[in-house]
Amino acid sequence: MKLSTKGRYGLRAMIDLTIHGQEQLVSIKSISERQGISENYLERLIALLKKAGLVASTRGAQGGYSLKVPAGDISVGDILRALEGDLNPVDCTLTNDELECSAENFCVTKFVWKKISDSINEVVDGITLQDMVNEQLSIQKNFGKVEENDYEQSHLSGSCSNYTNQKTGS
Amino acid sequence: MKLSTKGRYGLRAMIDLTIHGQEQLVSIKSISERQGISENYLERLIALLKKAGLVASTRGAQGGYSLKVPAGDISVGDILRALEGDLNPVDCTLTNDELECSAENFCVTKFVWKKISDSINEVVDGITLQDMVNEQLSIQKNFGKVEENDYEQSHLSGSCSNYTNQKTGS
DNA sequence: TGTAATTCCGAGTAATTAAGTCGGAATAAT
DNA sequence: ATTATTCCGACTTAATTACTCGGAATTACA
Repeated sequence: MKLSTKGRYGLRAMIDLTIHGQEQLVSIKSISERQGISENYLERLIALLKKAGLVASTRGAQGGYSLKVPAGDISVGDILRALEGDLNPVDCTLTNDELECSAENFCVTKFVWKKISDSINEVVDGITLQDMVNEQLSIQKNFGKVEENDYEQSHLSGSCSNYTNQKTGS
Repeated sequence: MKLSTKGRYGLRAMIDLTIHGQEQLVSIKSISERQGISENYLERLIALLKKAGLVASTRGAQGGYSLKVPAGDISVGDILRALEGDLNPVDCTLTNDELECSAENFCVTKFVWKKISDSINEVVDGITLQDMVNEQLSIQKNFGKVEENDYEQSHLSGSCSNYTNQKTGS
């Protein structure tokens, strides 16, 4: 019951792309450097995001990526589903897994899986990429903007907990 | 972002154990036969449930398992967590993953992961094993009780959809 | 026109996790 | 004793995840 690196990296990449793509195209290389994700792998993730219609690309020198849709119109759910596939805890289409649907426990667990996926989707569809970016920028402001490409200096270990309970509405 | 077979099989096993364990101990063999899960594998799952204090065991001939706690006091969350570990979509303890917590996107995705796990836990902790059993029994009643150990006859393919939207409260 | 910077794409590999098996010891009822 | 059962550790196999690699296509810019 874990999200893979696709979802985690990909969401970060999208936030990065939004922040740095206001005026220019953003190259995979630059995201890779800022986020510490391998170029090759990132390339694959962005391909998925492109296929889902969330980002646009321009090839060639000075090329790169941009959002295809305003950040306010992209939900975290759109991003995660593009990368991870559906967010259902079980693949249960009500027609496939014959045995699990036997009379002895006829479908009864499916109600649970359905409720779980509904609640997950509700959460992730209630947060837009723009929300994430706003939150990000406000955090950066509170701590003072730091040099890019400098993880060591900028990492404030443990301070996350200051924020954990602060923001409950997006 | 999928539950493993542990969670799926294990929840079914617990429902089975509750239904068939009212008066006698229930052996792995009998659950295995009713549920179509390999004995060996089931054994491992039940070991996890036992370790979590949800079931009790008696060894030897005529031995077997029983609930250690009333079904109304066991939540689906208790069962799933015993089998799957925590239900958080990412392992993020706010202190481990240094790079993902870099200043460039300081913790901001963590809010999302937290919301997701909160909502999952809320769902699964809001349903008790007894709820599942009641639902199960009422479905069986609607269709007429079927012979045990008889998947072929009893399987009503596709009929799940009749119920999907019916039950919204547990 | 050539060169460098980029996306694009298919194939491949390595590492990890999930899923399940096996053999036999311990225990208890009959 | 015998049989039915849980218990336990080691093992195997299958599937998925997490990448890597090589090179083709495209475009800006000198």
